[in-house]
Amino acid sequence: MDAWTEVLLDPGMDPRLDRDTSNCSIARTLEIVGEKWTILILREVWYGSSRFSDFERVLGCPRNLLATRLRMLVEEGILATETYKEPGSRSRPKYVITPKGMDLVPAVMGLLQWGDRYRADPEGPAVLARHRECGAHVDVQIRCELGHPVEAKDIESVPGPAFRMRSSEGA
Amino acid sequence: MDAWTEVLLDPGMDPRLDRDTSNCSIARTLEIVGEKWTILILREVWYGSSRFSDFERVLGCPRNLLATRLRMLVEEGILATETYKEPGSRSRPKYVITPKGMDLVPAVMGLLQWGDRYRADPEGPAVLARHRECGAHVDVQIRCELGHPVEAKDIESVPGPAFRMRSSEGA
DNA sequence: TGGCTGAGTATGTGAAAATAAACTCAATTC
DNA sequence: GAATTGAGTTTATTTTCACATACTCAGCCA
Repeated sequence: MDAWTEVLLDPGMDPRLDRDTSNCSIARTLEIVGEKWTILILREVWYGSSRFSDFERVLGCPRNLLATRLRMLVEEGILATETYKEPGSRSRPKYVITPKGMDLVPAVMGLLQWGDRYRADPEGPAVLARHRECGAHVDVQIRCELGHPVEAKDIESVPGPAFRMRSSEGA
Repeated sequence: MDAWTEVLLDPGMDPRLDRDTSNCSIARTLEIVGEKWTILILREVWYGSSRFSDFERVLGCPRNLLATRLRMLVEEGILATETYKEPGSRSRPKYVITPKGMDLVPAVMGLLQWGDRYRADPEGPAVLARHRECGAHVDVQIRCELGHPVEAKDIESVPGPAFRMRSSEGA
């Protein structure tokens, strides 16, 4: 039986289409990182940049947007501010990634990997990711709890504890 | 030695900041899937929807935007059109995911997983992903070629074959 | 022949986001 | 005390987005 069918209370209604999508985790993540520049800022943090002027220079993004995005990422706990002091200058803020920000790496690596496969220059990718310890190439994979590789087509999406139907009496 | 330093030809220049980011695979992927609604449409395809009216109903997205996004996804080879025929009605188009579209699943699951961890309702996620064969929960992981799990902090990003500096004579 | 349905297209308007460029501000050096 | 620098803020313009509604179009059915 199709997994969605398990929650089908009204036989005339398709639970896929009448479910409440307001608590979708994908949509909620996109609310935070789905705006223009946000993921590219994280890319640069991930590659080692931390200063306002660094982001501006490498991204070529408008200053006010950059300021807005950085403030939001700090508010969300994805980045944190610290200070740095260049000799002969006053202390200034810099941005570092938090563990919560690090947890976005699989999603960003997924985008990177797809782009490497389908949109790279003929000579290959601009940047390679490798394991710091052994130097081997790293990629993102889908696995089940038992550790076995899972192909995308073998994933089954089933209603979770917060599954709700839309505007009906629900579960 | 820091990997970026390996390509540092001009000692006064930081290769991270003066590199050409126009061939970044992350940015190129976002050019395609970074617009509003696009990833949510893919989510619905992934969950089993295929018809124009299904997307419209469950997403609540304006028809003209939906039509534009679907056309673009088909042009990019992420979706393909087929036809279906309801008894007593004429043939109509439907949208199915291609292998190229399936390869976006790791990226989307990365977003899902982050949202499940940091933005879920108190009772948990709305949707769970499990391995069709064994029923075990699936998630995305970063691994090196040797199959070992890799933590985000242990990933090193190094210049790849298409690495270029910006407006300088480059490698 | 006329109505119904699903899948769009066309149009117009208001809101939001992106961009560009000028301006501020505080410490630090000259 | 004037100039400099990094890190922003402010303001104005342009572009895109969102939303609602109306319209089209092709076949099926009565």
